[in-house]
Amino acid sequence: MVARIARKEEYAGACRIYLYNEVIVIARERKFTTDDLFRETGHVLLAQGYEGFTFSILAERLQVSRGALYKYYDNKDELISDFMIHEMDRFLAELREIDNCPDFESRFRYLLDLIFKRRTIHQLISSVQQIPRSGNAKVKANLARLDQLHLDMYARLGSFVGQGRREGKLRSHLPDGLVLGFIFQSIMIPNHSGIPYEEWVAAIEDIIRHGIMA
Amino acid sequence: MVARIARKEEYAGACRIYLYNEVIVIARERKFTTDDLFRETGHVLLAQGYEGFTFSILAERLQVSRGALYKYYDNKDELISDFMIHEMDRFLAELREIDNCPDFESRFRYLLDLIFKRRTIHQLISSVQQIPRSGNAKVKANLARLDQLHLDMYARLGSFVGQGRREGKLRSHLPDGLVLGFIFQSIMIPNHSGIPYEEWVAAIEDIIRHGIMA
DNA sequence: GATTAAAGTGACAAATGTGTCACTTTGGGT
DNA sequence: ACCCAAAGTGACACATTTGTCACTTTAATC
Repeated sequence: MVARIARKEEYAGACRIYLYNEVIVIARERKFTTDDLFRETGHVLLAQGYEGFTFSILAERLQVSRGALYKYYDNKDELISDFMIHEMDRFLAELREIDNCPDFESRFRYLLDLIFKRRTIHQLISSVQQIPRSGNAKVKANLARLDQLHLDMYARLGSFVGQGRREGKLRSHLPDGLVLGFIFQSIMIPNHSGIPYEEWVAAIEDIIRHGIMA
Repeated sequence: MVARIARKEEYAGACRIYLYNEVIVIARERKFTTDDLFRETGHVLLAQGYEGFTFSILAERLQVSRGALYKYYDNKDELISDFMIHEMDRFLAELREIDNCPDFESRFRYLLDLIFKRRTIHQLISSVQQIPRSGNAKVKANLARLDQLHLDMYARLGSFVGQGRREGKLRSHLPDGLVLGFIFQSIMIPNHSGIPYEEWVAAIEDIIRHGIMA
C-alpha cells in the first residue's frame, strides 16, 4: 500500500505528515528550521555577496551536509529569491502599519525606526539584483513577484511623502525619490566613531530634518 | 652576453627598454595599457563585485588571453589592491586641492563636485574590503598602504569639517563622522525617476544643506 | 636575415563549486 | 520487530576558475 501525503506542516525542527488514512506520522526531526535557513542565508549573503554565496558555506553554518540543502532548493538563485520575498513580506507588513499613525510627523518617526530596524534590506536587495533574469521558471516567477513587492513599497512610500506635502511639512521643491533616497541612505552611514546608538539615531533624524548648515 | 634592463618606460601601447649598452630596443607593442587594465578592472569590479571578478572576464574585455594578465599580476587580489591604491591616489590628489579654496563655502562646493565625479569610489572600497587579509605579502603591503591612504583621507575631511565649525557655518552639535557620512552617502542615491543631472545635483546640495523639512 | 627580449597564446593540472543519487538514519505507527 | 517516508549523508561526475609554462609573435637593432 502506497502512502500519499495529504498535508505537511512544518514546526520547530520537525514535520507533521498526514497520510491518506489521516494517521499522523512524525518523520525524522529536522536539523534546521526554515527560520534557521533564512537567517543564515541572510548572514552569508551580507558577508559574501551574491557571487560569494555558496551552498558549501551555508551548509557549514547550518551544520548539515550540502546535499541536505538540495532537498529544499535546487540552486542558490531559488533559495535567495525565496528568501528575499520572505524579507520583503516582513518589511511590507510592518510598513503597512504606518497607516495607524495619525499624522505625518508620527509617520516620519515610525518610518525612521522601521528602516533602522531593517537596515540590511538595502544591501540584500542589491545582492538579489545580481541574480540572472534568464534563470529557470521558479526563479523568474520569484523575481517577478519581487518586482511587484518593490512597486508596492514605492507606492506606500510615495503616499507617505504625498501626505507630508499636503500637511506642508516637506520643503515642496524636492523630488519624491530624493526625499526617500535620503532617508534610506542615511541609515547606511557607518558609525565609525562608535557614538552610542540612541545619540547616533537622534543625530541622523536631526540631519535628515534640517541638514548640516547653521 | 646577457642583457640587463637598466630602465623600462611604458607609454601608450608599447614599452621602451634601455639595455646595459644604452641601446634602445622597442619590444612588441602591448595590446593594452595599464590605463586600459585599471579602467576595465574598475568596470568589472563595479559590475560583478569582488567574488564575481575573474581574470577570464577581464581578459575578454581587454581582448587578450588570460595568460597575458598573469604577466602583470599573479592573482586578482594583487591587481585589485594595486588598482585601488591608484584610485585612492587620484582621489586624494584632487582632495588636496581643496586647500586652494579660500573659505568653507567654496570648499563645500568643491568637495561635493569631487565626490560626484568620483562617486564609484565608495562601492569600490567595499569590494576591496572583501580581500582576505591573510593573503600574500604583496597584498598585505598594499592593504596596509590603503589603510594609510584612508587615514589621510579622513584627516583631510576632518579638517574641512573643523573649518566649517570655526566659521560657524555648520550646526555645531552634529558629530563629524555623521556630517561626512551624510555627504558621501547622498551621492549614492539612485536617480530612479531620471531627473536631469544638474537638477538632481542641485537638489542634493539643497537637501544636504537644509534637510527635507519645511 | 639573424638576434633579442618582452608580449602574448593556449594547453595543462589543481582547486573549487554544482548538481545528482543511492544509501543510511530516524521516529513514529502497526 | 517491522514498515514507512522524510531527513540527511557522502561519493561521484561535471563545470568553472586558478595558476603555470613552453611556445609563438613582434618590433626593433646588428
